[in-house]
Amino acid sequence: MDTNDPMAYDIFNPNCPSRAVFDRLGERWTGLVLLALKPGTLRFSELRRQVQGITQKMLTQTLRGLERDGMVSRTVYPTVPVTVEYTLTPLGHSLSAAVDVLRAWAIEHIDEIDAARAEYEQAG
Amino acid sequence: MDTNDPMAYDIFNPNCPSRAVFDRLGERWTGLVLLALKPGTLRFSELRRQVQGITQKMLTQTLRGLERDGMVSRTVYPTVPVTVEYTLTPLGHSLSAAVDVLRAWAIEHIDEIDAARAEYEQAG
DNA sequence: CTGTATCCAGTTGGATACTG
DNA sequence: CAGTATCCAACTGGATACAG
Repeated sequence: MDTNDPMAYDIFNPNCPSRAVFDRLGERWTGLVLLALKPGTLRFSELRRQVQGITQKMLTQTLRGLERDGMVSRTVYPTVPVTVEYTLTPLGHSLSAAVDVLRAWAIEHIDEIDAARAEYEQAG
Repeated sequence: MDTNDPMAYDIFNPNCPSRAVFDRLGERWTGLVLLALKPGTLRFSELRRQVQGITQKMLTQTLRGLERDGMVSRTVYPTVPVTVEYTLTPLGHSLSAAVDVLRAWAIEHIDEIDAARAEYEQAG
């Protein structure tokens, strides 16, 4: 692939780096954690309360992935007990804006989707 | 929830309908199939060739889900052997535009993510 | 060509217990 | 509080065989 040409990136190719990024977004909790951190810094327990339904294990795992990809920064304060804060990096903010487009879309089109499902059941 | 107020929709609530839409997008192949159909109608075998790495089973399953949600319409031509075409509905086109924002983001920020990963490994 | 059906390995993710 | 470690059930998804 000619990596000097942005158009050469092919999201449909499993070996293309852009596909890897796309796959990461497809992980179950990634989008929701990004949206939760969009308004500002949160502690681990606050995140867990915000993203309803996520388990401790999955929250930790998702945060590690986002940290690794440079989306989230993690700060530990040596209080007793320990305090840990998570914040979006500029890169993370940029991505969360794109994810927010999807959230807005979802909310705006709920009714149409519900109608389509009802009709599908009817016909099926 | 007050369904007359769009602001009442809470993507973080597992029982909110907007969350269901968001979850659907998180399924592995949904985004890629939407992007593949964005430029225009494709047959089953063409789709399969385009979305590299998808199996027949997963393509069928993903298309059924999109059809059920009113994103994709399916047309069967009684040729021998049979021909089946898939096209985005207006609703599907609208969603694929939002997904395309993510594709563009992914391609634009690959380098930054790679750099972050390298640094993370270094520190880790 | 466009599916459906079945089997099965691998992964995901929840529950629980424990630690600094 | 913020994790880590372990076990295990459930689901995902690939391979294969078969059908209209």
